[in-house]
Amino acid sequence: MPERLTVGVAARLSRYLQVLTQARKMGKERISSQEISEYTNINATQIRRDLSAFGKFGKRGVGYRTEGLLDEIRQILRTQGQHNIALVGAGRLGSAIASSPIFAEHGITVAAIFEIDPEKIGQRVGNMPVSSIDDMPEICRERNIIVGVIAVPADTAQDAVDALIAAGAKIIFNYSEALLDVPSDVSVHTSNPAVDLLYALYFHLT
Amino acid sequence: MPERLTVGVAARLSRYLQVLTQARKMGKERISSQEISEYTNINATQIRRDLSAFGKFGKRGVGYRTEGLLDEIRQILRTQGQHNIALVGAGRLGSAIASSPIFAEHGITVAAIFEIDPEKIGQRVGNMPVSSIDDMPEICRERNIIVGVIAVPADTAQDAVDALIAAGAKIIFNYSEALLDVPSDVSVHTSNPAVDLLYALYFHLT
DNA sequence: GCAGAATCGTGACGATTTGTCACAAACCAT
DNA sequence: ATGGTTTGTGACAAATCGTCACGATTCTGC
Repeated sequence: MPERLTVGVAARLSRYLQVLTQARKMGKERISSQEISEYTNINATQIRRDLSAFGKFGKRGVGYRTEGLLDEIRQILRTQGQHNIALVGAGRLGSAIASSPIFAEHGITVAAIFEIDPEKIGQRVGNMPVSSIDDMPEICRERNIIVGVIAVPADTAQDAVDALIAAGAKIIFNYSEALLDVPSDVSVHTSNPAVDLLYALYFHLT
Repeated sequence: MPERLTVGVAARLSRYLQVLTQARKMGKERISSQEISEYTNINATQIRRDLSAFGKFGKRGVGYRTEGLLDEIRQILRTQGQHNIALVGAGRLGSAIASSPIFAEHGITVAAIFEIDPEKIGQRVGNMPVSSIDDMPEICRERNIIVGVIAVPADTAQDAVDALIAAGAKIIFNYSEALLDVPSDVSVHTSNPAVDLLYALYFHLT
């Protein structure tokens, strides 16, 4: 059992987690390394090797119990607790994120929604009241938030990040098109569907 | 110059493309491998090596021209043309995607939006009329669409995928929580922000 | 014009990671 | 019991990546 996961292993375990979560929802009680391989395009032998490094989770001739394997991977990734995150931006994307059930099943709660636009402050988005950016430091500390999600246009993204960092955030998920400058102890994860698509297209074209 | 990019190289080139696009928008005319490294967490030497495998794009002592490098990478990834994609689902997430400017700057056009809900058919979302799923085969063939984006709830996702595939789609971007079954000549890219977040959290916790 | 700083391009090499084949052990269904 | 299935794991080759090093080139300041 490795002391600390390498980037590659952690990335693959996350993929397994994703597939297993979906599989459980579809009612699959058991799943084989071969099936996980088909959904993830990760070598089946590698999957078994990844998992067996932490214990013998499967049954020979049968496969893995979906539920059991989920718990094991959560334990390995140490993500069994509850995590509160803050969302900045109550527009279309922000609303979609706030009302998505996808976070809840992984123990993640959107615990605060912030906006700059005074018009939107006080409104409710997916059961959460929209707060002012000015209240961010207090709310984030109180709710123990270290993860911030940026769902604002590019021109206000840096302001949103600065506010989040001032309020104590250490992990930023950036759904804007802005390039964000942050201190070295803060990590930024930028998502760009268009680039992901170009990447996929490259491998499709023969 | 390699005949065909490996998965790793293509993935890194995509990251560079993403950062360069953002950098250009921020008005940066030049960028160094060191700067790209800071934004991507990819080794600066590796970045230079990746790029120099295709030509000498940089100027010693100066760095790379943002615009020029963008063009070169687009050429390497063969993504300079126009691509039409279809979107299924005109809910909050679908609307956010349809009206996002992020695709246009990479030559990607949301050329059709489909819905099952008859209420929404005929409405406009981000300048596009919402079409019925029944018209999918005709519209997709006519507009040469091979990429479909799923932005519907999990319970109708498989139906949406089946329709897209019947209409000729080969690449599916899945923003639902469903596990999708597709023929082997179709690739599925599932996005799960919650799992990405757990992955990021793992590396943050010491 | 020159010194110095910055940055690219590239060689070399070891460390790490991944892919692949193989096969025994365990499990299930009949 | 038998046969088919799937895990767990060893062994090893192949690919990838990180790192150090260093010359070549370009810009800046003086």
